[in-house]
Amino acid sequence: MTIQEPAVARPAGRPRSEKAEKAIIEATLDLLGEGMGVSELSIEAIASRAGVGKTTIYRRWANKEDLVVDALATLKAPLPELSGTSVRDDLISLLDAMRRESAQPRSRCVMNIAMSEADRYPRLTERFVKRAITPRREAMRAVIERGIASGELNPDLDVDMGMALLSGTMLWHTKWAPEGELAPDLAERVVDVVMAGIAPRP
Amino acid sequence: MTIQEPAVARPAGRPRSEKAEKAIIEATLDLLGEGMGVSELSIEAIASRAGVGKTTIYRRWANKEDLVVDALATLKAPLPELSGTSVRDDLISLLDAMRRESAQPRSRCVMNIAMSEADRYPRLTERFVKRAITPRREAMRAVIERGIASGELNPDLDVDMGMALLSGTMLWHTKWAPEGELAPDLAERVVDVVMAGIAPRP
DNA sequence: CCGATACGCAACGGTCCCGTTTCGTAAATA
DNA sequence: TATTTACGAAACGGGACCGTTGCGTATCGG
Repeated sequence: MTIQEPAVARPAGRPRSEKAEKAIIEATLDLLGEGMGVSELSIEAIASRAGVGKTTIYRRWANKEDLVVDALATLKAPLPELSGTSVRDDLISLLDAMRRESAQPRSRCVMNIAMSEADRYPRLTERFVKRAITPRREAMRAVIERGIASGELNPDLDVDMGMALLSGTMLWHTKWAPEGELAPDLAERVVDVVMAGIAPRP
Repeated sequence: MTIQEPAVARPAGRPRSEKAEKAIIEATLDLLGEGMGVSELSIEAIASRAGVGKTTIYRRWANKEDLVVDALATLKAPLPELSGTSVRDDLISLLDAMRRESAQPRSRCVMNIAMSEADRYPRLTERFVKRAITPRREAMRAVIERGIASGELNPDLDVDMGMALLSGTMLWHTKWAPEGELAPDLAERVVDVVMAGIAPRP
């Protein structure tokens, strides 16, 4: 008996290039980030951009959708750390993370895909939602529920409605903002007006 | 001098078929409504669906974008009549119109196009915004300003922020609602919670 | 060194769509 | 009737990608 091989015995032959794999995924994200829709994305364009043969792509992914799913999965989703001092501060942190992400072309286009190509690519959307949307949704839900329990929020508030108010308002700004960046204090202003409401405070 | 011809003298030859024109536009809207993006929309598919030769399309429109622009322009935008009794009622009317439109596949897909293909088709988006978005935006703006003036809304309210709150919350619901229809009283609930805010009322 | 596998590259046949042209027919005016 | 234009259908040459294959080279284990 000799020294153990690594847990998984490497098959004979030249190993696959990790560099090529990364280049392919980077090229995919680049093209998507430049505003290309999934349906317009071509394997040949990805291969060309990545400096790679088509063979190298087809050897790893069976179809375009699988590739895009893997590419989107590499977009890390580091949720902002929440201070936990006040519900208002935590909500501002969550919304400000949305604002910062909306400035990155890659995140922007991914959001577009998730929102408008959901019908055509259900698997893709499902995986993206599970990875990127759900954690944020649950984080916000936890903060709101904490606020209700602590008396910082209205005890009669419907949690889903509260999430729609906060997230929807931010989404609206990212979509229809006049071309430029969003105001740095946007998250704070949104949270304050959502909490106070638009009716006059007596 | 003889009897006057119709104001515009009809040129000799067979006149263009209005029926074909309508069929082409209907086919275009159908295909878009079935979830097809503008870039995937092909003239051949439109011609086939409309039961028309490609020639008949190219004779009328120079390119796909012109056709889509004309097709979208036929989607009427009848703003809801506002009772004017209270700002709350008028806001509910406006938001409920959004809810009803979001149930129509054609309107849904048009919204998708406007939101996610805006970069690729600026002319199309510009015209669509001018025709469909701006009138609604201005109607809501007028209601909010009236509310501020009458004391029904907070005098310190930023009008654009108020519009983002109301429209964004509705948009969020239409996008992420669990597959089915939206609750019939959604508009009313949204307006009430936006007005009251989510903080506890003392 | 040898066999095995991956690599980039180029070429393949096939499909879809492009925008144009041709053809025989239909519908209007003069 | 003669002329003019529009119509649907079909075919064209051309381009973009598809997914596959063959080629010569590179890189691994044995």
